[in-house]
Amino acid sequence: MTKPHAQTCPVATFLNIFGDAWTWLIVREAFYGATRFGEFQRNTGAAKNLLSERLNKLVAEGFLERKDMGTSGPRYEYFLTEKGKSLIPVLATMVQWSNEHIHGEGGEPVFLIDGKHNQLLPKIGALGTDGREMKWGDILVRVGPGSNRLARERVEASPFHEGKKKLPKRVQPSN
Amino acid sequence: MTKPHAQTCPVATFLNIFGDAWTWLIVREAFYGATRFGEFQRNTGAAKNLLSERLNKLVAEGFLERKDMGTSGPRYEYFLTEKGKSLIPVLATMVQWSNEHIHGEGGEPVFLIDGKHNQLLPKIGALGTDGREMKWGDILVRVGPGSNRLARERVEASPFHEGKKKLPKRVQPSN
DNA sequence: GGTATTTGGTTTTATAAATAAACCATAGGT
DNA sequence: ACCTATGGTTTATTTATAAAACCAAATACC
Repeated sequence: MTKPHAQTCPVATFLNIFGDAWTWLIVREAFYGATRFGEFQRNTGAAKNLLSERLNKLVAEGFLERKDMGTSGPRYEYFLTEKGKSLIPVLATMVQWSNEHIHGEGGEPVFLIDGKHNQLLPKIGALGTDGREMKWGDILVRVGPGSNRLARERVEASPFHEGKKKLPKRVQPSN
Repeated sequence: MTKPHAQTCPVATFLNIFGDAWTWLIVREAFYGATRFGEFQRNTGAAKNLLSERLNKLVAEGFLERKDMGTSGPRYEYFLTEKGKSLIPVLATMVQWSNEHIHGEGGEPVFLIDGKHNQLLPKIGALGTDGREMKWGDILVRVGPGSNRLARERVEASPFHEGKKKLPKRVQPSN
């Protein structure tokens, strides 16, 4: 993707920052505790120029903070900011999805753990206002205040717009 | 990223499929109810060859199903499979994160709605076994059965490995 | 005190991917 | 019979990515 998407959709704006695999590997490393250039490089396998550029981008956007550690030892270290830490739910959901749907039970490379209770982290999911898990079709979309005309039309045309009570025939799921 | 990551980490394997912005825009469209080639093209803005390739990939990997709709009207339609629908938590988490951290309150382009109760979908988050929200530092990692030697060493070296009770000085968060 | 090594990059070059445009085949309409 | 819409594929051009070489500062080694 050459230039960022001009769409106002939250998915598109998200992808303008995080629609890139290297960026996520760097974020993963930061969550694993990496702070130094060399650590990121070894553990992600990214080329140095690419890593340099991505780190700078993450710093510029406020996800990482670069600290000069002075004259002795390593010169710079990169730390997650609060904004960076806010990515935890996204990253954790990815990991759980991957464990379940790519690796499968018994093949998980790594588990996420509730550190306080030393147990597997419960599955992250979309819960309704009644606390029950939402399935496909239960989640609808509503136009928000940041929408422009084009986006509003698109959302309103969706069979999952909250105005629509049931799906039109043509997009009825097949199974 | 030229070739897929050989790493066994669930983040890396996830990114081998979904570390690409176009793929997500297509998935978004599928969730919005798009089924036809032209719809995907108009709504994502992707070039036709790129769209064709990505759709084929999503079909090949079992996220979409391509149906021949017969001789009259549109010839093919693409539907989400169960595996495709399983992406809902990942996509929904992205949308909520984007709304909160990119667009901000009052700037949300679109909201996700609990359709049964016609209310905003509660925030998706990592809850501990006690039902309380996990923060950064509460979530640890444990080596799983699908790990190889390299991956195990990496995970065990992490300050967030469950064996470590507290973080070493050097990676102590700065604030 | 000179040489090598580590860290953290930047620059250059080669390769891969994305975009745009042209082309094509089928079906349906006029 | 011709025109249009759909759903693509192929080709050429532009752009981004990746690998490798290079560079500079600070230690560390001898």
